[in-house]
Amino acid sequence: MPVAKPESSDVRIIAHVDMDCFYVQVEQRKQPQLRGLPTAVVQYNSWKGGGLIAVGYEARKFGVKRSMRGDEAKKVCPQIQLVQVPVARGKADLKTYRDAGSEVVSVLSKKGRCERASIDEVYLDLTDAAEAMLIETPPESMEFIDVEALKSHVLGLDQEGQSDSLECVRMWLTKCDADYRDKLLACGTLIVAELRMQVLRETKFTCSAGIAHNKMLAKLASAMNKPAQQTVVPLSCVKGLLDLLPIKKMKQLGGKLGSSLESDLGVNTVGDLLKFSEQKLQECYGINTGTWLWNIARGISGEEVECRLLPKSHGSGKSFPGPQALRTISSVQHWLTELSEELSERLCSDLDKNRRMAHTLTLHASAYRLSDSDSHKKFPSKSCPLRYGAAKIQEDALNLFKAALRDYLGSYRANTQGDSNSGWRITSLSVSASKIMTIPSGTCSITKYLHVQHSSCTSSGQPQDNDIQETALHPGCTNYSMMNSNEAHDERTGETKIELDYSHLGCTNYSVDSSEALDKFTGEEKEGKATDRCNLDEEEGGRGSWKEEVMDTCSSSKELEKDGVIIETTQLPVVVAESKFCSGSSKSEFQIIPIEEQKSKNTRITSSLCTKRNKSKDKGTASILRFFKPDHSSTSRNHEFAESIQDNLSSADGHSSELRLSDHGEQGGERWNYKVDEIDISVIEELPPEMQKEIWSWLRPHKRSNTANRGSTLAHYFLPSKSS
DNA sequence: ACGGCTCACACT
DNA sequence: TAGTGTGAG
Repeated sequence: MPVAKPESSDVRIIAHVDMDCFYVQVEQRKQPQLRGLPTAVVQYNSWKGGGLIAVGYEARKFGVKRSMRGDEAKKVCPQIQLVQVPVARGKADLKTYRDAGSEVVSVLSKKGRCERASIDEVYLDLTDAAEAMLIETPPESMEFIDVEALKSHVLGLDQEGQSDSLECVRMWLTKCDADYRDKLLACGTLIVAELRMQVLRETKFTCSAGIAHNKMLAKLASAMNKPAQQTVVPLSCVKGLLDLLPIKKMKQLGGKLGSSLESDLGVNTVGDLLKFSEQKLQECYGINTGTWLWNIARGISGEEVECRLLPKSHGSGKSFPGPQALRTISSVQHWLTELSEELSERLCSDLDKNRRMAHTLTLHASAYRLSDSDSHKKFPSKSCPLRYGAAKIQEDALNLFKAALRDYLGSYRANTQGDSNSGWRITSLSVSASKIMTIPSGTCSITKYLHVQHSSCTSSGQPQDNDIQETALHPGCTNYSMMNSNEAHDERTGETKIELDYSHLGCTNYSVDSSEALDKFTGEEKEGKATDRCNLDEEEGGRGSWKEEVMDTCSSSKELEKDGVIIETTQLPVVVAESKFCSGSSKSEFQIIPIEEQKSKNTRITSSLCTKRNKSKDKGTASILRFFKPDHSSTSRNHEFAESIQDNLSSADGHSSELRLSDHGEQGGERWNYKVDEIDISVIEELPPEMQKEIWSWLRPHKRSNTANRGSTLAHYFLPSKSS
């Protein structure tokens, strides 16, 4: 008889799945003749045989280790098969491994919440699945249990070395009077065994897994029996496991913190930590870390398995050791071009496949100086808004580099010309893209309200106008047009497809189903893929912080709140574009013009806007205003809010003639609303950096809550605005 | 002349 | 915030 679920049970079933020597498996799948042979993956073969980054289990028997050079590996294992990491653009290219990792994730994410922890590891929260199994088909009632589950290692079970180990495990899995938590764990064990077999069937990769009640223990367990095995941690043996575990084996304690525990507190095992009070640990390592240490000593880890299948950032980097160190701007430029191209390719792929865009570009480098005075000075990293397109990324990255170099050299004269320099050397370069957000549903975005007319920079010289007429997808959105978009109505299905053309970014197109978008708009939730739900979840909760940011930005924030209600719509400054998204020579000329007639009172000028405005006049400057229609549903509160924003936008200078463009049509003082969380970022992305910055200052990327158990230092993001 | 190349996250 | 540092694999 099934045991009733205890009330308010907070038992979770967590699995950590770890691919076995993943890169090697990927290469062995590609070249099956390598299977069974001692194999390792190396990158950059030229110097000492290249560096090993993955070693197969057959090779490990010979003492081959990661971090060996290829030549060393050959010494201890002459028959070793060394496979080189693919090289693209002069650098190691990990794409094949990333893609293989995604294959695995797509299998594992079908059951329960899934967090991609690295290229070859995931966490799964199988609580729901385990509970369901316990109710519907409890293990104790099973007549057949797969051998893969029976091969599990159950800590605390005296099975190792036993001839009837499988029977021991069967007994444990099917025990009728077991603790409820052990029963759930048994279900998790069966589920994970099945998942691992599924991974093997569908990807040909083996993996190992740990099944426990939290992430920390699951992670520990997955490493205990490799390869291609799984380990279970019943609650009853947690103490025994941790007591003698070397402190540095714990995740997060493998570095300086672990060393400090050893040397400063004499802690050698996790069990040793039990001797210290929480207060003592906090005194030594801070509130958060102290509490965290106190908890992990007891096997407590509240970390949630996040629903995240995709990485939060992309980066492309390369090191230039020793004599390879870069010594000229032009060589730096060359490598930044290579790195930017790879990054751009990955960003476009992310956009195509996942409808996500990154918003921050960061440049990292390391350097040293020949004139050693303070050569240990760190080369600063720099970031800026990210513009899509390899050429733009490269250009921005180079500018970031130059700025960083100036900082780095300080008063030192920075000779940036030619092949000479002031004695600096660059030993590594990397560009990375972060703040990646899912694009809000394609049809409900700022682009509906904008029409960006762009003339082609191709030989034809003909202006391209992808204007789209009147689709009236939802009330309040009577005029629909989208930048570089095409819409096709399928007469047979009645569906309307919106094609987003990102070709000017070097990306392939993708389309969105407008009916889906409409459903989202009207609040009807459809069953979507797990990833979609995740992304939607991520959008949630951002609203509060957005408000906060706007309030910080607005000078007259008082107007934001009335009757205790925060207004959630605002008004968009009109973006006027002169000409094209041509990736080549000239830059797009954009300007922002307040929608409403300029107000001269209470103006806070944004300089970049004013100066920009002077440049683009005359022919070709197409106001998008004529494509706007007023939103008659706007409330007076919206107007007030809008005014508060307008005040920040409006300039006091006398360019009223341009501003009158906003009077195009007969709207007069009409205003337009849009929902902040429906803005299509891609429009903003195309603006010049300073303008993007301006806009982002109103439309902050959503900040997410961090549920990690170390204490919520991020909590302040969710507190009321400091100004209030 | 090195472990290279990625990632995530806490802290300030 | 942007930037630094740590830790992981």
